[in-house]
Amino acid sequence: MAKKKAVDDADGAERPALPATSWAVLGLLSFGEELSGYDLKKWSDWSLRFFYWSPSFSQIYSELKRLEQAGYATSRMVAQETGTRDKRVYRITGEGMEAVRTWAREAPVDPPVLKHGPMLRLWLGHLLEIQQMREVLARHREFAETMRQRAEEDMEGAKANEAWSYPTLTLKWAERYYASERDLAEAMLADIEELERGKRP
Amino acid sequence: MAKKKAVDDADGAERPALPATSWAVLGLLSFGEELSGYDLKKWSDWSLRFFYWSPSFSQIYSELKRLEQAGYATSRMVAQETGTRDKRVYRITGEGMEAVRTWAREAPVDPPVLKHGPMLRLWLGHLLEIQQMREVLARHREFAETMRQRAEEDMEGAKANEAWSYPTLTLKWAERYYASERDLAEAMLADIEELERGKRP
DNA sequence: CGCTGATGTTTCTAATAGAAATACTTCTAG
DNA sequence: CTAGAAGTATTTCTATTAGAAACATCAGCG
Repeated sequence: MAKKKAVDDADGAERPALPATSWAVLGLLSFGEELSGYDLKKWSDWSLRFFYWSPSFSQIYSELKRLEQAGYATSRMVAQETGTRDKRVYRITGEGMEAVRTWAREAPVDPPVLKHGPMLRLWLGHLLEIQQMREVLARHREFAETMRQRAEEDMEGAKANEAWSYPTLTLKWAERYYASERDLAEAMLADIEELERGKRP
Repeated sequence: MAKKKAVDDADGAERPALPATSWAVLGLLSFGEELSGYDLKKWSDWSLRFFYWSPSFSQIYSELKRLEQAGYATSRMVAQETGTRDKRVYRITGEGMEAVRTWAREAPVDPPVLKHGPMLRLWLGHLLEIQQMREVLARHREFAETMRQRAEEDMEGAKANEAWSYPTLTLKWAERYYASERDLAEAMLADIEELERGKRP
């Protein structure tokens, strides 16, 4: 007998246990639109990118298949008007809606995952010249400011639509988050300069 | 003929291209101590955890093998005093030292990777009750404050040692980072309360 | 007419995460 | 005094995730 991992939710329904990425994809569908894998990639690059992953196509397409298998989404082929390639579009089902809702409400609050390459480099400061540390921090600062601006711009675009009020809030959060990243880089730069002054008085 | 991916560094030496995790492990060894896989796991949980990954044992052990293969580390078996199990300890080689140094100095500054589960949940606010949003944010706030405190404590411990001055700086950064995360959660909570007031005036 | 770029999907490989198995020892509470 | 929990130490297995590349079609542009 093939064992399928499953969890029993508070509402008693047994549902397959899915990884975070599946929920993210299903979450994108939960706004109600009928979307292709390609659309989903674009949407996630657009909004989720600021605080959650940039999924690869391969993952999106395989998640979609899994979601359809699980009965959380249905798909149909769409022949495009102007002769462009046919595509398969997905729509969330009632069951899928119920499943994401349950997940969003009841999943444990896991800590965010952070992999901060620039900090890893600076942590190895004993291998660097001060000039290289400045360089790493300057580039990171620049990156943070760029992301901050984009979050701000995207927020302006999202504000208009009533349905996007929560995404708008998270964009606001992102705008502040990247502002903070920028300032933290600045502060660390100052710390490094001070440390350096202390070494050669 | 087996093709091996390799990169030519600025100094002309051809070195195997390694993933970030390898560099992190080699970075841990670059402080000069002779360490076992188990030790490395503990050290990384201790210091790297605040801004970079918590590696799994399986990864650490396989990275160590790869590093030894590449000539960046050597190992020897150590019989333990009090009858506890023998262990294999690793030490960085001159070549390894040169390789991490080059990596730390010359690798491109990649953007940090963030997967913020709590934000993903709130982004799906249309599926939640306000009470559940408060809950998610409160837990996240708590997590951030705990991490902030730990970073602060660890920094106190690291400050004493001259060799740890750069790790100390990154712990200081981490302390500020988690303070900011905590405050950002607070701010978003306020935003949500305001949004809610606006919905039912 | 060939080039670039956008849409759209699939395939492959490598990297990463995480649990669990194995093995031995020391500490601790009943 | 002893069973069980917790610490040290490593390996194996599986699933998830990342990323490049291949494949395919068409629109617009010079």
